[in-house]
Amino acid sequence: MDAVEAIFEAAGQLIDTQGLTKLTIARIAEVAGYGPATVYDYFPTKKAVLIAMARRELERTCQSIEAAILSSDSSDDTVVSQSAIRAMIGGFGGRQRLRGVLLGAMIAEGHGAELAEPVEKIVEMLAVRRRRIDGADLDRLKPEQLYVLTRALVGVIRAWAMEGAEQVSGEALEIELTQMAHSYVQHCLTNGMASS
Amino acid sequence: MDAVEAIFEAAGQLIDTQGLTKLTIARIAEVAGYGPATVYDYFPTKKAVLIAMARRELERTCQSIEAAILSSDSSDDTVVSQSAIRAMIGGFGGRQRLRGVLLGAMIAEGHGAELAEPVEKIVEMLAVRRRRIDGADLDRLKPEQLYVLTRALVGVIRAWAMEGAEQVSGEALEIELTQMAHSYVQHCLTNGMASS
Amino acid sequence: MDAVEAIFEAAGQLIDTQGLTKLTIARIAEVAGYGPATVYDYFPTKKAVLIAMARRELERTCQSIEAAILSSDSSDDTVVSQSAIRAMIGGFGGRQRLRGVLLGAMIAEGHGAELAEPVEKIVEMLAVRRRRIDGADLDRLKPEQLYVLTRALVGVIRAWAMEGAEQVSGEALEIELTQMAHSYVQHCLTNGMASS
Amino acid sequence: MDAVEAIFEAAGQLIDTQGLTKLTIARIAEVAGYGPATVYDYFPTKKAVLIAMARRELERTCQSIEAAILSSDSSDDTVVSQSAIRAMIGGFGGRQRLRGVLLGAMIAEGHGAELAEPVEKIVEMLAVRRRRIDGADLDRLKPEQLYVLTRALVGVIRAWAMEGAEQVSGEALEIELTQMAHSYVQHCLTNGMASS
DNA sequence: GATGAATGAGTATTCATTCAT
DNA sequence: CATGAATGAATACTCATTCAT
Repeated sequence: MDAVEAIFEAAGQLIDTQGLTKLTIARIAEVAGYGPATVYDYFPTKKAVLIAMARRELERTCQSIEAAILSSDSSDDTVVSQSAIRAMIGGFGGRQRLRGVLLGAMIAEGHGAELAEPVEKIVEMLAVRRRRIDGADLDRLKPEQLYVLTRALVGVIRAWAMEGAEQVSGEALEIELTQMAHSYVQHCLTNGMASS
Repeated sequence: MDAVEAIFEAAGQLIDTQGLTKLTIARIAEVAGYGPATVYDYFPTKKAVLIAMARRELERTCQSIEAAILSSDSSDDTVVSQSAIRAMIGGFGGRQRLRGVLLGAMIAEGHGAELAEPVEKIVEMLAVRRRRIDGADLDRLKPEQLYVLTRALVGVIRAWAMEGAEQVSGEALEIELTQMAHSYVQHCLTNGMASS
Repeated sequence: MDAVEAIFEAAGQLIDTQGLTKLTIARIAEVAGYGPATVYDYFPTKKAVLIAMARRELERTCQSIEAAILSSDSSDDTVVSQSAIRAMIGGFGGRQRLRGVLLGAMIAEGHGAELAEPVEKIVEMLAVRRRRIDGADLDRLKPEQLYVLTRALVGVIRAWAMEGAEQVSGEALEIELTQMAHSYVQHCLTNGMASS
Repeated sequence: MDAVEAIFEAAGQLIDTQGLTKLTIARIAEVAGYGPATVYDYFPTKKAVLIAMARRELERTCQSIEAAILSSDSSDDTVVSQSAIRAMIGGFGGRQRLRGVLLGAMIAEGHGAELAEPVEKIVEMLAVRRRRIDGADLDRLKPEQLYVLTRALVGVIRAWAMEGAEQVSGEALEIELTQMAHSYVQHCLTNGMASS
C-alpha cells in the first residue's frame, strides 16, 4: 500500500514537472525509491498507473465536492453550486499539468465517461437539496443536456489547468463557471417546464 | 504543395483509422506515396506535421463558420449561432478521432489558446452583426467570460469527438451547445448592462 | 519430498500445456501451491528443476522398460524389443510436449548422453536374455553402432514428441522403430560374426 | 543482400561460439557491423533470423546431397547412399553447435517437417536411380517408414553435432548410418514385396 | 519449512531522424 | 526533389534469484 502511494507520488511529481512524454516506468520507480520491476508488482502496465491515479484523484474530487455541498448551509443554489465548482477546480491536488494529463489519459484510454461523475454528483445533490428546501420537483436535465454541461465544465477546467492560470484567475473562473452552469440549467429547466 | 497535401491526407487518414499511437513518419510517407525522408523536406519534425494540420483545419473551420454566419439572413441570433456552431462541429471533415488528436496535439504543444479563435470569431461576428442590425452597441463579454465560453465549447466538442458520438447525436449536440452558449451570453450581457 | 513432487507436477503440467517459454519459477510455485522462494529451497536453479525432472522421468522409463522386458515371456526377440520400445514411447506419461522439452533440456545442458541409457538397457537386457535362453554368447554391438542405434531411437521419439503425433500413430511408430532397430542389430551382429 | 549475409554470418558465429542463450539481436548486429535496428529492416523477428538461416542451410544441404548422388557413378546403392549421408553430415557448415541449434529452432518453431526434405530427396533419388539401373520397380516406403527413417538420420546427426564428435568419428558415423539406413530400407522393401 | 516483497540485469522492438546519392 | 538504407537512443516489460522475517 505504501509502495502504491510512493508510485503515485513519484509519477505525479514527474508528470507535473516534466510532462507525460518524459514519463517512464524506470524514472517513476527511481523517484519512488524502488526498482522498475516493483512497479509491475502493483500495476500491470504503464497506462494502468495513469488510470489508477486519475481514478483516485477523481474519487477525491468527488468527495471534496460532496463535502462542499453538504457543508454549505446557504439556501441559494448559486452559492452552493459555486462552492461545488470551487471544489472541482481545486481538485487534482492543484498540480496543473498533472490534472490535465490525468484527464487526458482517462479520455484517451476510453474512460472519458467517468469524468462526468463529479458533475453528475453536483447536479444530483443540488436537485435533492432543492426538493428538500422548497418541495419543488423541477427535476432532471435531459441526458444530452447533462452531457453538455459536464463536458463543458470539465473542458474549461482542463483547458485552464493546461494553459496555465495566467489568463484567468481561479476566482474569476469559479464565478464564471458557476454562472454558465447556472444560466444553462435554468434555461433547461425553464424550457423543460414550459413544454411540459 | 502537392506533397504537403498528400502528407496531410495520409496522416489524416491514418490518425482517423488507427489512432495517434500507430502514426509513424514512415507510414505517413508510405501512404502519401513518398519515402520517409521526403516528409522531412516539408516538415522539420513529426509534431510539426500535426501542428500544421491542426492549424489548417482550424483555418478551414473558421472559414466555414464565417460563411455560415454571413449566409444566415435570420435576424434571430440563436439561429445564426446555431448554424455557426454546426459549422464548428462539422469541422475537421467530421473525422472525430482526427479532430481529437489534432486538438490534443495543439494543447499538448502549448498552442491550446489558438483553439479559441473560431469561437471568438463567432462572438465577434455576432456582435458586429447585431450592431449593424439594430444599432445597439452591446458590450463585449469580459475576457474571463469569453475564456470560459470558448473553452466550454471547444471542450465539449473535443470530448464528444474523443468519446465517440454514441452517447449524443450531432444534432442534439448542436442544439444544446447553442442553448448553453446563448443562455450564458444573455446572462453575461444582461448582468453587464445592469451593473454598468 | 512432498514439495518436490508438487513442483514436478506443476512444472510438468505447465510445460505440457503452455510450453517452455511460458514456464517461470513463479508460475511453477503458484501452481504447486507455494511461494517462489520455496522452489529455491529444493532446487538451486530453474534449469536444475528441468534436469531433475528429466532424470526422474528417464529413471521411470528405464524401470518400465525393464519391467516390460522381464515380463515378456516370448522367445522372439522382436516381440520383446517391441514391448520395450513401447515402454519408451509411453514414457514421460505420454505427455509429448513435456517429453520434448525435457529431452531438449538434457541435450542443451550437456547431458544428452544420458538419454541413451534406456536404449542401452534394452540392448543389454536382450543380450543377457538371449544368452540365458540359448546359451549363445552373441557379441556386443560396437560402440559406434550402439551410439547410432540409441541416438536414432531417441531422435525419432523426440521428433515425434515435438512435431505432434498427427503424422504417425504411436502404434505405427512402435512397429517401425522395432523393425528399424531389429534390422540394424541383425545386420550388425551378422556382419560382426562374419568378420570375426 | 549483403546485409543479410553479414547477419547470417554474425549470428552463425555467435551461436557456434556462445550458444543460443547468449544470442541477442544487439550482438548479432554489432558483429555484423550494423545497428540493432538494421536487423529489423531484413527480418521481422529474432526467431525469423534463425528460421531463415536454418532454411538456407537446409537448402544447401539438399544441394550438396543432390550433387553427391548425381556425381556418384557407382552402381552400388550402398555406396551412393553413403556419399549422400556424408553430404548430410557435412552439411550445415560443419559448425556443430550451430547445426544443432538451427535444427532445434526449426523443430521448436513447428517447421520440423521441413527437416525431412533432404532425406526424402535421398530416398527419391535412389529410387529413381535404381529404377534406371535394373528396371526394378521396388518402390516407395510407407509414410511411417519414411518418417522413421528421416527422423532417425536427422536425430543421430543432431545428437552427434551437439554432443561433440568425441565419442564417434565422422567416418564411423557415416558408415553406421549408411548401414542402418540400408538395412532398414532393405527390410522394408523385402517385407513389402513379400506381402504384396 | 515457507514466504512475499523487491530487484537488477537483460532484451526485443520501435521510430524519428539523417545523409550520401 | 526524392530517396532508402541505416541508425542510435529509448523503453516497456520479464523473470530468475535473494533475503529478512
